[in-house]
Amino acid sequence: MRNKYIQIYKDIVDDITKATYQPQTLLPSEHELMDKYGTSRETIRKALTLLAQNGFIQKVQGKGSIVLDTPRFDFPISGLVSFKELANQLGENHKTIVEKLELLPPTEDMKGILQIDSSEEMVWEVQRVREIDDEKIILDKDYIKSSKVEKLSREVCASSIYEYIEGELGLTISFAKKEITVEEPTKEDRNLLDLEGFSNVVVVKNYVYLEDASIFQYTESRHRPDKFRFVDFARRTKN
Amino acid sequence: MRNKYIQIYKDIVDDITKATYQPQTLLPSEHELMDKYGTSRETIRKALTLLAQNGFIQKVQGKGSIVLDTPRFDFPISGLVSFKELANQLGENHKTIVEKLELLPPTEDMKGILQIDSSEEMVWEVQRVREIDDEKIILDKDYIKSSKVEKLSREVCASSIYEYIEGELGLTISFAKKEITVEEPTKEDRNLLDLEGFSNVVVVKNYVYLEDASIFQYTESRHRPDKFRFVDFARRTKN
DNA sequence: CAGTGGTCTAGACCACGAA
DNA sequence: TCGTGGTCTAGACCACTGA
Repeated sequence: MRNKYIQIYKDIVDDITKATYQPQTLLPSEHELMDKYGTSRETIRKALTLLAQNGFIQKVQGKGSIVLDTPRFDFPISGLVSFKELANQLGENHKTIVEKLELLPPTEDMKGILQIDSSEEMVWEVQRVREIDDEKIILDKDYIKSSKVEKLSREVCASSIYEYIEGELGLTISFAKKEITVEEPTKEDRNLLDLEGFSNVVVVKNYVYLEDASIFQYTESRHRPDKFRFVDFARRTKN
Repeated sequence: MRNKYIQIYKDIVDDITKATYQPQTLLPSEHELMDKYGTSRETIRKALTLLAQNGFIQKVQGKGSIVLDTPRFDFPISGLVSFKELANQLGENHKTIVEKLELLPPTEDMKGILQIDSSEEMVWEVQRVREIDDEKIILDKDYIKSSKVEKLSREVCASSIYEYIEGELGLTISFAKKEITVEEPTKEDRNLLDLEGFSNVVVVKNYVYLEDASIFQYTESRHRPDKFRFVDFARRTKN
């Protein structure tokens, strides 16, 4: 069986979420887990390291691994979560309106951001408004390199660009750099969103990279402030 | 030498920041690094895993480890960074004003947040205003369990509570859960901060845990929106 | 095909916590 | 002291990339 440590990881995640292993108690020791899963200690340790990274346990030397009760659900925008997942999690009535879908030559700014050298490369510009409970809450402005994604349709934009890219095109998104600031709404924001009296929008800038470390997309997500929420779990790393 | 893999990690970080290893090029292979550092492959791999987690490299199977140029500096509030580090990074003229320092019985809310059972446990309430370039920008409201920190002085609060706790008291902070939202300013915010015309504050709620997975502090950081910036680096994890 | 990284093993020794 | 997790090793086999 390949990826034994991931199987073990999932198995223990199950046991934690089903409360077979209770919060604030100790997991079985690594030696006991070796016996239980019939594997070597390093493999058990890989599974435990994954659990710790994802906030399920806390390892304490000389003592054991403590099961955490930090509620790990409700991660609306953390990591690489897309709007589709977000909306599903919220379980609310949601809709996506594609305001713009064009293949254009990049501005100088965008050439810098997307690391475009060639004078021929074009950029997909997509603008989508996210509506939740009949209120236009989020404006997503995407810029995608045409060399990575040749075709793009309104249908794909309305459901999920990520599913298309990872499913149909077989590309793998690997990491992202995110920057959150608060700005005054632009005229565009006011036109496209139900901003009512709000005098700020929360801007999430997202630089998205593929497996080979090449940038492939820049997204600017502009949120009405009252509906914005960002959750983060940070573990102190060694030195 | 203990912690060989951390030494190797730091050494390679140096080589990357000094551009000995150039962005977008490949690191030496794991086998070559084994020879260079005279160690086993798993140890090299631990160092490389750390580099990947911290955004310095991207590992690609069958190919090698790509050096990233994602500028990893400018992380104002990411992770567990304290105000002192933030201010130092900004290199600006800054000051901390201790508005409040009291040992009080906890409210019911705070009992829940800090997981207090005993009817005797008290809570330190600290309020500090952060001034940068003569503008009062941030209001930090800390709540600390008296069972973890018995004494606390205005001097400690004015410099760095974390340095006191980790240095003097020998406690180790291990992880934190952070939640970012945008709210309307309270009267308190208006009184203590230079909010001028701003109609929002950015609220960062921080739940801070020690090594043994016990919660020890809750902090609410209230920022003037124009000075707020949060940077995050997210790597997609396996399943 | 050769070279790369990914997984796994069996065993060793060390550092730390609790009794 | 004993049981825990932390580090390290030498070697094996597999999966992927690119020529």
